[in-house]
Amino acid sequence: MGHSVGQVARLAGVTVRTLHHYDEIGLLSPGQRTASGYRRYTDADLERLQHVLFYRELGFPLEEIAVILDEPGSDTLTHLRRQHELLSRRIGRLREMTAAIERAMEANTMGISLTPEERFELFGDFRPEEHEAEAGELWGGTEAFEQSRRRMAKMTKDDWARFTAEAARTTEGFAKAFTDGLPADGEVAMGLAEEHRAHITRWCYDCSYEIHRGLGEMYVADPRFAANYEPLAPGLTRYIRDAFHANADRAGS
Amino acid sequence: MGHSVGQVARLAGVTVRTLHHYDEIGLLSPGQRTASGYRRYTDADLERLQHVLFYRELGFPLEEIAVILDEPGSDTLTHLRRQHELLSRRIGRLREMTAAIERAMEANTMGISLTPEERFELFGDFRPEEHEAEAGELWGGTEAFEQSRRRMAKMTKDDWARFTAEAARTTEGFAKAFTDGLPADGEVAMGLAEEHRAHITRWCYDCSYEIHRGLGEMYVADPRFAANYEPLAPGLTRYIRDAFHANADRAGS
DNA sequence: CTTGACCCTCACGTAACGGCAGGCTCCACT
DNA sequence: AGTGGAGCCTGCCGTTACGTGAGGGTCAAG
Repeated sequence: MGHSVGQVARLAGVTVRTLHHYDEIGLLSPGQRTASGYRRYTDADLERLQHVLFYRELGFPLEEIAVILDEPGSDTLTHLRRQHELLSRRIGRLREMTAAIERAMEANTMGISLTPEERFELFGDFRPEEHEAEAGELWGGTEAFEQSRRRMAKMTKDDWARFTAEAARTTEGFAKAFTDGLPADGEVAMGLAEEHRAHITRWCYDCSYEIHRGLGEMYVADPRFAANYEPLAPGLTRYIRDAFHANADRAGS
Repeated sequence: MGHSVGQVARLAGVTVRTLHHYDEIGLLSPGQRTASGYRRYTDADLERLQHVLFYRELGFPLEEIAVILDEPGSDTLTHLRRQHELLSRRIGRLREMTAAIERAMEANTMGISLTPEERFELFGDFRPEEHEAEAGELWGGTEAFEQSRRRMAKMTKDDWARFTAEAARTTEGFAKAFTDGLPADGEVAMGLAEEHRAHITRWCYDCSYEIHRGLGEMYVADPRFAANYEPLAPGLTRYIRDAFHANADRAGS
């Protein structure tokens, strides 16, 4: 019982040498050794290794990892929570970088050259910032986002009018279905959801079922959206969201 | 003309030694030297440095960076695009790690211990894209979300009318500021942003600056929102988002 | 004409391993 | 019982991307 270096290395996707190194510096010493001196890693060792690799991935120096893993009164859950926190912060950082890249691209295509300060805005300060779950950020900077921006930039006033008119019709359809007591996962509601998805795809960007789910969540999360629906019928917003989900489920996505 | 090592170092948030190093290995040699041997970095040097730091951040070894930056026929835009792509991939990876952490937390609180294989699933192989699976779930179940739902459920038709009227006034304010050519990070725009944030907080839920940023991104990301603003003035949506960000920056958040 | 901030070039130190040498151990097969 | 190959051990030197002075010029301000 217990795992050999080679097994652990394969499992964790690191080299044997790395495990030797962690043993040398006392970061992760196997719980046991065989009579002939072979390393034997216990399950507890594996858990520790998991945490080590996580913190390492996030750029912590090994010495510091040793400290935080050995600090008394810290259990598994503490670390998982901290790692979760660190991850979202890091994602935030990368998203800022994405935004910076987009600005740079824009400046580039417009032939403007950035000032030195603008150029490095994103690198200099890594703010010790509180993060908060950001809603629409999920797909900010994705392909769909770009597509949408490009297409919308080209739309005329007339286009907008037709676009909103079409949207209004779908909304009214939802309102009617809802007040009529039709289920959100029924034929009618799902049909309207699909219509809406097509609407977005036609006018804005390629709206996958997954993205469509996201939109549904956004509609209930943000009151500005709800303001379009709730006055028609209280609860309509959530009804629409549920319809989007049902429709996505039906499509097997 | 040209910048000294110290200036460049401060700008880019690296040490002088790092710049010396990049010079030594030929990754980034300053365009000129003064008579006394001082390094002088040109604007082109700065742009190169920008790319160097980006690729470095993403884990590329310096030697490789030198190769891809020197490869013939690659201009700025090529690199920006590639960086953008790399960033989104990296974000995807981190999101998978987040999901893994969440699974681990669940297992932990339920007293289940993971098998060795499960433990390292996320590290070893980076899977062919199958993420985004839980798109909307990010907001679902958060505090703000629940709060919003509870409050909105209690709103009467009159409440909605007042709510939308208030929102409309803010929107018109933005439209005017925008067409007047006022900057998004100016007093007026930021004031309107703050007004909007207060509006949300009063009617819906406790809207932190971070959440407010998120809303701004949502406005540009979703055409249904844009439909409210773009017809008033093309580009207004992004203007509003920028104002939200500026306002959040001002609040030090 | 001095002083403090800034710059230069060696040159050695460090972190986190990679890689190899030289030698034991294990077990499956003949 | 013997043997071959996979796996393990402990050194030990190499590498990357800098950190950290040492020892000494440079430059604008007072």
